Amino acid sequence: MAKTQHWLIKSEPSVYAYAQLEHDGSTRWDGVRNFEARNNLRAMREGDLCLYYHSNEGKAVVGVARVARAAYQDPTSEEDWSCVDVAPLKAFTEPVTLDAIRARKGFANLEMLRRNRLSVTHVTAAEFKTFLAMGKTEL
DNA sequence: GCCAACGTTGGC
DNA sequence: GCCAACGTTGGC
Repeated sequence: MAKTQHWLIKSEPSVYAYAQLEHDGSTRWDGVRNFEARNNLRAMREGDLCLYYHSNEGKAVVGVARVARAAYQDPTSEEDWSCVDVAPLKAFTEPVTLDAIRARKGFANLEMLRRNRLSVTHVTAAEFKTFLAMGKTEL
């Protein structure tokens, strides 16, 4: 059994909010058109955990999703892009705002801060644990 | 293979 | 709605 990896995925809540994911039960995470984000999608394995970040509005991590299906050809493109399926796992008791993330010591190397325009970033196990604590949430 | 132009993302 | 950052594209 491969070790679970952790990721952070971004979505504008006006486009697809976490509540929508909970409503739908699962969704295809498609439309990614950035090579680095694509590589991250391809590194995902079923069962990996994703922090779900609301960009633009909210600007906070609001929950955890689980990779329900590893990377496959993105059906919304004829070209070589990938998508995964994700399912909701647990909403955070308290959203973890961007301000709080920035203020947090130990998050200096957080990829989503360093590469703020990348929509799919890697999160270390330690960072993930910290996020859960900040969100007052246990899985 | 360089670099300017362009498009997209995301914070403010 | 604006603008900065930055990845991508295309001309040379």
